[in-house]
Amino acid sequence: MPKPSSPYHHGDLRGACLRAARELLEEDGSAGLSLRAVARRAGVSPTAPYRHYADRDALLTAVASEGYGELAGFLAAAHPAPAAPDDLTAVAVAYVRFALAHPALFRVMFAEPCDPGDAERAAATATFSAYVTALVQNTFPGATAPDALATAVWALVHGLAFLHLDGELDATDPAAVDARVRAAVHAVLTTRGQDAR
Amino acid sequence: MPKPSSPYHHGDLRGACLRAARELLEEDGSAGLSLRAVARRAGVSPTAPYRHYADRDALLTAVASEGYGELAGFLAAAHPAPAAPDDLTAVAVAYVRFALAHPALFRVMFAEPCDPGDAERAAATATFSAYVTALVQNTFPGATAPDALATAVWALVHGLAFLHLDGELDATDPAAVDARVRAAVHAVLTTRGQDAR
DNA sequence: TGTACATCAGTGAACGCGCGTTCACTGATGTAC
DNA sequence: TGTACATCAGTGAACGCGCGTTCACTGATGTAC
Repeated sequence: MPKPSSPYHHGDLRGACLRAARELLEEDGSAGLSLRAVARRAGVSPTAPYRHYADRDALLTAVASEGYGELAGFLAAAHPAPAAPDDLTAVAVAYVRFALAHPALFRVMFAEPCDPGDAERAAATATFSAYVTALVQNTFPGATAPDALATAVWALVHGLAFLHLDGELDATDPAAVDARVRAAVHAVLTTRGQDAR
Repeated sequence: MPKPSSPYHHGDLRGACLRAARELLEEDGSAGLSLRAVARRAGVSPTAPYRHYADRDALLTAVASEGYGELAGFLAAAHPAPAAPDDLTAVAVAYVRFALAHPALFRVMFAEPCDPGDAERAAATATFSAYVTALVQNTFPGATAPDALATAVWALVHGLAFLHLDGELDATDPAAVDARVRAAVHAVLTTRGQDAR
């Protein structure tokens, strides 16, 4: 049990920076997320974070990775073992809810700035992508093109999330958002285009 | 015919700012888009743009509105009178191509910063939204829930655009991107969920 | 148990930067008579 | 056609800001003997 307000040697500055970053994100959006602000919030000198993060991008990447984990957990909680199209709808609703509950985090997770080559981020997105593919395979075992369908499902919910986040679709009423997501997923799965061809 | 390098009284500084902003966007991404940079590029003092734009946000909004118009034109050019599911696929491909051709513009168009209440932007997005709805109604005249389907289609292509833009889907090969978009749209329109219920 | 020392985490002053915006101004334009 | 004047577009100096990052440093910790 460390003293609550010990000076010097913070104890877990790495974690504290992460937490501070998350708080700033919730309060000020991604714009307010500077290394200096994080240090300030963690009660530490502006340069202390450099002991734990190479630079600003490194912090952002860590935040994004954490976000991926949380999103995966949140979706899993929405339906532990999705096996039917309706289960998939529940997961879709959860995806959009997560985005609207943590808008700035979501932007950090899916925004260009973090360099695409980063290993940590690449691993996190790969895991996530695999989750979506498995999800679609379980809910549509007989699909002709499972990979394409997985991509489409991800894109669909991702698009719904961002259209709400960016104000193209009205996000003021959470219940209405849920309904819209359900309706969109349902519409897409029951509309038949011309076959084969 | 105005002199090419007339000093003072630019002639069309408003338009020049817009053009400069677009160039900066293509070159440096949205990060490089400052009022000062725009003024610099337009060959004018840092404060001259204030004659034509109330502030930075006003410029951004103008750029975004222009973008909406161009996107609409680009989609219309992809298929002037879409009337079948396959035509819709062509438009979907065009949407993603536009995003990848003008990544920073696309982000400005669909990013939070511009205040959601702005009339010009609201009008532009409403027009666009109506276009998508009409598009879906023409390609799926018998759809049960045309509005929901329109939302879903927009979300699908929007999601595909951003997943490519943000590196979640590999965008290095344009032909592969086109194919992926086509496959995703096709997969979604030929997969049947459980009906009614 | 006690001391010497290497290691490590955090400090604080300083750098140079570009930004948005304000202000009082001045040069060019066009209109009224 | 010529002059007086109002209007407008652009200037340039200045403000205060917060940022990322560097550097040489110092205080705390833990290990070896």
